[in-house]
Amino acid sequence: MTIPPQLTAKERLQQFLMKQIAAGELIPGNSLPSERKLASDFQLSRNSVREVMQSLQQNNLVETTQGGRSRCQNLLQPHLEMPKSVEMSLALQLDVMEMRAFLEGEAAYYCALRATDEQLRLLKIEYQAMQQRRRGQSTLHKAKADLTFHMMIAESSHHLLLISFSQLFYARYFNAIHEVLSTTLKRYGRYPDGIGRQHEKIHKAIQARNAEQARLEASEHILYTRRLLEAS
Amino acid sequence: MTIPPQLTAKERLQQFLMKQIAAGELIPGNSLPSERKLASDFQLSRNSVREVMQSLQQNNLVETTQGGRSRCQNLLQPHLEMPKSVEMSLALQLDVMEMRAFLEGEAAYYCALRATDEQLRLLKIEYQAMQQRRRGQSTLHKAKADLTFHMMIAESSHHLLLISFSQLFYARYFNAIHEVLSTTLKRYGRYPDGIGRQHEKIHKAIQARNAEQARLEASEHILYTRRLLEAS
DNA sequence: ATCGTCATTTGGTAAGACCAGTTTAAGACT
DNA sequence: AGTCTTAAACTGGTCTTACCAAATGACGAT
Repeated sequence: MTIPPQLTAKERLQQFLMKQIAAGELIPGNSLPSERKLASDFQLSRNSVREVMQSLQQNNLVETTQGGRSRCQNLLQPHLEMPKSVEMSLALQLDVMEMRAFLEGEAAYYCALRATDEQLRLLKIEYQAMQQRRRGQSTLHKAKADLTFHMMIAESSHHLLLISFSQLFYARYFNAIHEVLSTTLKRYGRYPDGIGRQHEKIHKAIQARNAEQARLEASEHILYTRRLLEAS
Repeated sequence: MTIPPQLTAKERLQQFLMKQIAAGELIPGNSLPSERKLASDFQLSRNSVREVMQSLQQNNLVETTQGGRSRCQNLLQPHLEMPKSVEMSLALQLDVMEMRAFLEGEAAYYCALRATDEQLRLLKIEYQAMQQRRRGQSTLHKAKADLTFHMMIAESSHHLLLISFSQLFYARYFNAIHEVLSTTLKRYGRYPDGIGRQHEKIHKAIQARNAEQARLEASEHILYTRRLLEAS
């Protein structure tokens, strides 16, 4: 029986960081621990840590700038370009919402399944703050807060591809989502009551770690908004 | 008119090494200047040099081992696998020789065109030493000396792909070449006179920097040997 | 020509220092 | 409460010196 050779500290650091990335623990756009901290944690010199970081950079996993913090890259970014020139027809807006139903359903499912206790705690705080802030906010602010909440769920899902795709998807279609909200507000004169309650249901299912329920509520939430839009 | 930004010393080192490789100045298998020497030459710290070297390693241009010297890699090595299992028939041996005629013709051409004075000087020394050594040598030694001479020509051609391909080609087909020589010696009882003179003609054309003539002589040399083999 | 030994050279890593760029915290102001 | 300015702190980039482990080369003996 062959015994795998002992890894050097550099190899262990490389493996650790790559595993963190693969496990969705390091969110694209977020910073990594500093070189000095990793050096201390792994009993390495900063130069050795830098060599590992450079390797990750060259594999497009990480980007660094002098003085700024090293950041995790979105792995899909170089390979997936959302279509730009297509006009935002109603049909396309409905398509976007169907995609959201899928994305946010899955995000809620995995968030309920995998989020750490700390992540759930932060999610609760964000949800409560969002409730407080809802009064008196513009449409744009409401759309942004909504998106922040859903991105936070995605980022707590520990699902690398889900997180990566969601980031690109929302970066591209945020305007479409904002338009949908504006259209809905214009038609009903106010935020439809159902939506507030739906957010609450999603949040409750996640906090209760009920994965199937969270998926259902999140998906239903978007599909409900889709029906409102279709009826316009 | 846009002025290209000033390169950092690290970028200059990287560019310098990559240009050396591309220009066939760094022969696959040969060592690179040491880290300490490059650091001194480019006014960089060894750590900065190491970062550049690591980048080249990761791009499969260079390989290093502790204590050993950094070496240039054969760029074709990972992409080109000579067929292994095919039996060395006479037909294949003739094919190998036709390939040699092309390779060594081109190598002689570019060597005559591009070899530095120093390279020509070393080539003359090797040729003269080869003449001296020819007496009393075994077939294997003669085949090796012949190969060394032709590889030296290739390595002085400053043609990266020619050098790379020649290395892989000869590593693979050395036995076939050796067999050809054995067969020829067996048939004629001795090295055919023409071959010695042909080497001389090749060498003279190269030293005279007559590229077209060098190509002709080198190609003819192999085709002549091919005819001898075919007549077996 | 080959082998063993030893000195030298080489790559690998560590520790500390300094520089340049970015980020954050604190205080003032509105 | 929000914004702006400034200074401190933190970060990445590079350097210097030192030491360790592995490979290479020179030299002498056989």
